[in-house]
Amino acid sequence: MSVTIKDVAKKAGVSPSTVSRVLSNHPRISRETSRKVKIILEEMGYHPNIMAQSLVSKTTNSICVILPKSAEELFLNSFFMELVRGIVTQANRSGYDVVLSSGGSEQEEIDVVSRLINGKRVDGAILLYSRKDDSVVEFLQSNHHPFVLIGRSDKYPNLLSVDNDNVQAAYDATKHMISFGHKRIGFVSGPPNHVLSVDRLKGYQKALEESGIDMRKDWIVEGEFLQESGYRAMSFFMNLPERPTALVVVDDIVSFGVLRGLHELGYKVPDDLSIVSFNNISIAELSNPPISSIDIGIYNLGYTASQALIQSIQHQGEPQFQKRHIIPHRLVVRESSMFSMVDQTHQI
Amino acid sequence: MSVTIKDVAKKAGVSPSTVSRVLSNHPRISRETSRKVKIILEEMGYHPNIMAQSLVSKTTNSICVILPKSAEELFLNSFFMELVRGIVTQANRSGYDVVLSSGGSEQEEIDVVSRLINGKRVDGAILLYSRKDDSVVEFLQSNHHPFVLIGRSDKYPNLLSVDNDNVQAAYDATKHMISFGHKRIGFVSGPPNHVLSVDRLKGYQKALEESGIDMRKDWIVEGEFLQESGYRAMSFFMNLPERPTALVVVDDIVSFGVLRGLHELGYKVPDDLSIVSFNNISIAELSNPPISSIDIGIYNLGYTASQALIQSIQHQGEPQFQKRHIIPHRLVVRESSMFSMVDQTHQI
DNA sequence: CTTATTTGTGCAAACGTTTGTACTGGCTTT
DNA sequence: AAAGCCAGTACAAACGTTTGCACAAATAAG
Repeated sequence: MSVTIKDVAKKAGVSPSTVSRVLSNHPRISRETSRKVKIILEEMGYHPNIMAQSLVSKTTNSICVILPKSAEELFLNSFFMELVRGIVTQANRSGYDVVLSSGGSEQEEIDVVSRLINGKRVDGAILLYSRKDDSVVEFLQSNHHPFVLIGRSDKYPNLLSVDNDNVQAAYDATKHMISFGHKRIGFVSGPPNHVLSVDRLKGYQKALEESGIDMRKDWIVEGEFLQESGYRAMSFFMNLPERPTALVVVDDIVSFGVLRGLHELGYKVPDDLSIVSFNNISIAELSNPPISSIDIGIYNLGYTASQALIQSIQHQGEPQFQKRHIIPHRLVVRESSMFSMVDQTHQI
Repeated sequence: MSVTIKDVAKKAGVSPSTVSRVLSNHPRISRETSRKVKIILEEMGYHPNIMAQSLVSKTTNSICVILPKSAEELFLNSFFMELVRGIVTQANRSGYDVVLSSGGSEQEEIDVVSRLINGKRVDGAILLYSRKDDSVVEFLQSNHHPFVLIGRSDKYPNLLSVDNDNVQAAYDATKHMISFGHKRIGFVSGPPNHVLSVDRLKGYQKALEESGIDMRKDWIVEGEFLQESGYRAMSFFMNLPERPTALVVVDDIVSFGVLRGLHELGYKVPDDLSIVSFNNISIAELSNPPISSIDIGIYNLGYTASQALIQSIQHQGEPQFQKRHIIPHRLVVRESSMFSMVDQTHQI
């Protein structure tokens, strides 16, 4: 069917090995032969059979990413896509392909990773680490397979991983509010079993302390990474006898819920309540008003994860370089936390 | 390093071929041998080397998807993710892996597809077809490689493809408006070189005609699939001496722009202007107010595309089954097109 | 002018499978 | 009891590469 190295060799009147060496620019091939073979290569439209190459080289030049399927993560759609874009771009740039797989149950995830890695279809894996416990991590680790975590794990602190400094990020977000004169600042958190929620809460607390504002436990509410959680948090806060003037919200989607609720009740943002949240996914900009958000560099997370993984694949056994990569974040200020002229007069 | 079929054979005291046949449940293997070998297989933790299998079977059990990178498509983030989810889920269900690649330029796209397909790393490809001309299609077609289009192409009408009935969808959306009593209905379109824009415009016209409303050319504006386009369209319409009371908008993102503009100018939706759009991506629900939208079954598009492609791979040469697959759509009515009680009184 | 070295190429094994063919022994059939 | 058959297994070739080694010719060194 398709043209092999042997076909080329025959037509060029050389041996297959010579053709192979021409392809890899082996130094011991004469200028003349190289030129001749290359012409025929082109002429016949030769393409190396990647499978055959992999078989002998014992390396596949590809990595896999597991799509989390659990409902919980689904909302992260645009988040995940951005991540994948970063991963794929960097991987391709390094000559790697990316295999995407969808795990269902955790066991299924192990099966699929095991099939891909043990079956030598991929050289390593990238894991979205949100759960606190993860048997997939357990599996990969105990079999010494190269992999990288996007996120952080308290349980396995020494894994190769890429993450943000979420404590600092929340600190910055909170400081931002304080710098605008807010003293009554609430916090809408995510599920308490996510390292992410915990870290961001810490940063919030730190900023308050540092500014001599004492934290009020009743101004911290927990929820899911869902719009409804935001909605509920909003009504909780707005029904308090004493309300905060600003909210630090753990995720853009949750902010959406807050915003929607405020709108329904006729409150104005940022006049009645200022808001800042995290992730800066595309809807943060699109919302009404646009949400101030900490951009955590999602694309960059993916890009760096891929880079770290591939590096670790290519230098297996060697003393590891950097284990933990921290992606910088930055606050993107939009209307939801800005006082306009009009608002200022209102305040007075 | 890892355990091969030969290792198992040796330990079991049989030949490699026997082990292979045990694995494939060959009928001529005795119950006894099968049992014995299977135990050793398990014991040694055998995993077939997928590359080696591919080499001999000349089939890879994987397909590829090309990530469009052009800025134009970027906004579709959550759209694309949903598609990919459908593709991956179905593919995995059929025992196929999905390789994701990112094209940059069109030429780069061809290079990457060529490397993957000619290099026998994948058996076929799924293409997001938005452009009117596409050299990637040209390439795949002339080399008789299996592939499927998500979208429609006038230029190549006989390709395997998965699409919506966009004319009907727009017809339904427009009829929806008409059924609410609207007679002055504008249309915000996308780029005119997208089949999608054209089709939806057609459906809009058809619905108007059928209801005896004559279409006003000046109530049709073209734009990009971007928020700004919506914003501009909105100011155009609101500055007209005679304004429409409803808008059919080609895409949810564009609707977002419209909504934002209306909000800024102090107009109310749906009171001052009713809105319905297309795709029903997650933000349609999250927006303020939530947008009525035609759900085009994005996940289903991906799922079906994968299914069609794999079927065509597995039955190459045979008379093709269905060439064109149409995914059903449905209107999801939300606030942006509903008159509330309050609004009704306002109208009077 | 030998001998050592370099340069260029081919041979064959190896990677881990699958599969067509051939062989063996036991069983049926007449 | 000889012939035929079938179940069960092994052998070896093949898939398309890469690569260590051997070898020949050309060149350099002594």
